[in-house]
Amino acid sequence: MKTPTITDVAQEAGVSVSTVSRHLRGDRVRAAERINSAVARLRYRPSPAAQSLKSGKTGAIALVVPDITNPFFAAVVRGAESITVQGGHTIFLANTDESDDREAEVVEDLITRVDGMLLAPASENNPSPQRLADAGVPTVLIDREAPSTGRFDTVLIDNHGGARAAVEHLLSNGHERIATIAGTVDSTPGRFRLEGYRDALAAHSIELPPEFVQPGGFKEHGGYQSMLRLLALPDPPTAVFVANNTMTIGALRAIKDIGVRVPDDLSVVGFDDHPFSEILDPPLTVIDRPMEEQGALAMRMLLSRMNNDSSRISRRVVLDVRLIERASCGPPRNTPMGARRKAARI
Amino acid sequence: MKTPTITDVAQEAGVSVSTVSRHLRGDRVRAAERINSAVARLRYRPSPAAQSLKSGKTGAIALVVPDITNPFFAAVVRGAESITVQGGHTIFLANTDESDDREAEVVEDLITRVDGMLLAPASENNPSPQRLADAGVPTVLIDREAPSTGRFDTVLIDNHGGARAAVEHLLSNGHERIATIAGTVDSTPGRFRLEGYRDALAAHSIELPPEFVQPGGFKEHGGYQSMLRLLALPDPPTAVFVANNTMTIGALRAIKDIGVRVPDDLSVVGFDDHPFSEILDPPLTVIDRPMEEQGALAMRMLLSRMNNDSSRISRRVVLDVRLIERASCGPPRNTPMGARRKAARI
DNA sequence: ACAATTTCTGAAACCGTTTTCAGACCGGAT
DNA sequence: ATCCGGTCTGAAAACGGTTTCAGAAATTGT
Repeated sequence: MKTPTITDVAQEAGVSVSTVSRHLRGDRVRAAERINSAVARLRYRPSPAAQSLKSGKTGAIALVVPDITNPFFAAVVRGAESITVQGGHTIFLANTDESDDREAEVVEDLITRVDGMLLAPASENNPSPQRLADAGVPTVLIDREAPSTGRFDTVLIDNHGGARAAVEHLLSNGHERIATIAGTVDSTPGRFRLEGYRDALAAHSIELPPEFVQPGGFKEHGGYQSMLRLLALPDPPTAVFVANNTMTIGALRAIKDIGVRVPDDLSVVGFDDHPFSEILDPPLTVIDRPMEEQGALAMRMLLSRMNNDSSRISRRVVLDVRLIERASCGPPRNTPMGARRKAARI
Repeated sequence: MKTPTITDVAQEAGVSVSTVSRHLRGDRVRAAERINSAVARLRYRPSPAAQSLKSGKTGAIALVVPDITNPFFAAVVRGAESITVQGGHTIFLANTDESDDREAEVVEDLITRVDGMLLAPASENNPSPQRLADAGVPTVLIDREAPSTGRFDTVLIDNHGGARAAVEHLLSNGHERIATIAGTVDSTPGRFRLEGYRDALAAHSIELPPEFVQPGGFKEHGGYQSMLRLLALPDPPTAVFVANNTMTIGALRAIKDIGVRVPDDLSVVGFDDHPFSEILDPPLTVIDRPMEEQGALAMRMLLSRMNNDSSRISRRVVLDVRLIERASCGPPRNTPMGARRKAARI
């Protein structure tokens, strides 16, 4: 019932605690056999509390994400966790609910309990990374940067390129009236995906009314409302690029409610793939990225940063994305501009 | 740079460490003001390691799930986490990949680091719960029982009733040739959902060939293969009950590949709702359950178990499920039995 | 102003490890 | 038999808090 301590083991094996400790750390020791059997008999496990008090290391790593319910972050957690298995670290997980305040609390609590942290900040002007740097906690940022507070190790994806590829794909299908449902602009993915969208259009000298950029806040409800507004426009778009997975669900729900047909009436490209994307009708064309790999890589970087003393210069790695072409995009139709283009082609 | 200790604070405030400690724990103390400002100036945070070494409490709770990537478990984590926020506990998260061996390792590691554990065991004949009981760690089981090892606090859902409701719904649509894609039978949900399916059919004196129960192992790939096999049967079912969310994705993919139409050629009911279910074509009829609530309730039970000394008798709570009727079910057609039933009705 | 209470305080012990240090033990060489 | 170098060992001192205990200071009553 009572947990055995190293003293119990020492007594049982007839040696001193120091000897037991040394044996457990790997030193050669005469009583090795007796100690082993004492450990087994008592089912002794060293107390992590005592160990970390002595060593200053906790053996734990924190993983702080905005929303574990988002499949992307779930995948990141999984990827990070798979790496940690070998390293002998355990993972603290915390949700911030996309709130800077909540994140500050959570980070403050975790800061004393871990040797390192993987953090996907709620927003870009967020004090947490700076706080971690001050406290000397090795940190790797995931998916979102902290430009306001110096440089950190960061694992990003090519948001700009992905958005651009999505829009190029729509352009190559003959669309010009391309709208976007954008995420929160004070987050890295939101900002760059919007820029990618704009740059792609600019490269083709296409100018569009400001209503063609709808704020969706990265939430399903925002995606729903935004799509409703787009479809209610007097001169609606023929194609939409939706900047993340949850907004896409909302957008598709709006499309279904209104009765618009995809891709006949409207072409759609989403960001982030999902097992469901393939079985939608029509299957959804998306920008895909290596999600688990993003988590795994971040964890590897953190581990190496925790070993090699932290003096190294910070690394910023950007993972490639790719377009998965399915059936949610086709040529424009039933709109003045689409018709005009079509006519021009004949 | 160096983390301040309570001694530093004492020095800074001109009192003894005991006084600082007492003040921090809430005692009335004369130097309260000076201590507060010293704490603020130094940004002092007590060391959790030292605290738990002294108190024997860790302030942490473990949450062990088979697959964080499954939306159900993600929701459970979120629900549990939301409760924990007030309680001042932090969460250790671990994935077992549905493996008993991995679970044993993980539990063994966590057992010394936490005050309590929320566990969704990989299988029913799994030694972990027993191990936790032996070690005196308060434990609440989620979604899966451990019948082999005495009784534990457990938060289940009405798997049997849910499966039965699904099948009854199909029966009431006129189906008789109802198949199921079942999960692993050595897990609680797998077992009870299969029983519910069987009991519903038995209640209507319907006997079906054994191939109508296909093992899908709770995995997407298993769902895909199972559906393929069902559709290849010489006399295929007119309706299928799929016993969990991931298998449903696989099953729908198979349906799409083959070109079968839902619900015209085949009716489908899934288990567990998902935002995507509503935007499928047709929208999917499912058995829904309160997922976050399941996690939150488990956490509440754990916390109360950790406070009230653990002598209380164990509780086993079963949450209700409900059928969400969408458009993936209709009357049978194009099959001998379906035709016969139809004829009989006229 | 003094004794009897009550409230606050600091020194010290303790939680379970790791690590330093001095000394015990071992085998081999003289 | 003695001495030497090298291994192995146990006692003790940390690590950073909390808690007990005895005594000092403050408060109260007369």
